[in-house]
Amino acid sequence: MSSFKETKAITIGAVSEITGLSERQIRYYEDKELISPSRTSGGTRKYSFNDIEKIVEVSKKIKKGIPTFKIKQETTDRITEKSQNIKERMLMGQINAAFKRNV
Amino acid sequence: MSSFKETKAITIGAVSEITGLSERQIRYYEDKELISPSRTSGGTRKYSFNDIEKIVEVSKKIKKGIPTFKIKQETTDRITEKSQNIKERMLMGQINAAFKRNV
DNA sequence: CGTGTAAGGAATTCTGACACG
DNA sequence: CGTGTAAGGAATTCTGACACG
Repeated sequence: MSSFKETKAITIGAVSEITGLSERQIRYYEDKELISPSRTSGGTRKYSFNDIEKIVEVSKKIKKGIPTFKIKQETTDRITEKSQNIKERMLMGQINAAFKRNV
Repeated sequence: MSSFKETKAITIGAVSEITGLSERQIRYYEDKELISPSRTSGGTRKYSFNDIEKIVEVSKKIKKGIPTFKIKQETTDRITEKSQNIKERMLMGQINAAFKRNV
């Protein structure tokens, strides 16, 4: 989970080189809240390899004509699904516990 | 082999933050040829996560009192061992091939 | 030998804005 | 809407050197 893939240490210049996207595009995605790099104390953006993967996916979707708010929505939906799963699992846990108590 | 771990994209500032070592130390290791980051066209050093791991190991050895030339030697030896293994494997391959031919 | 530091310069990044469509 | 660009400033990094031990 928290391996190097999640470590935010890459500057926008390197991300631009790796992805082939312009720095403008990468900053724009952040503006639209599709990615959230961390910052150094000086304000320089730092990205993780996970961020880079997200950026590539986002750019593909944009190329397909999907507007940024839709892309953001998809990500949010995905998170909501996860939360839902967690809720469900917690509920199941409670049910199981209650069941065992009554056996 | 060539995953993100090998991707040289991290600036010295981030490496310093991650490892807790000073930029001076990190540059010194390069001077002693213990690591070899790539460079941007402008000359800025770019490290990979593998480089970072190496840097940490190197600093530990230095802390133990091992001189840099010894550390470099160890790395070179390791590479030599690998080459040796490859040579051996190639030799075995030839032997096996020759054996099959004669069966 | 390994590392700190001040020095001056160059490369990198930042923001807000204007432009196009 | 998504992206290019020129603008001015600030943060980051670079090298070579002096210092200590």
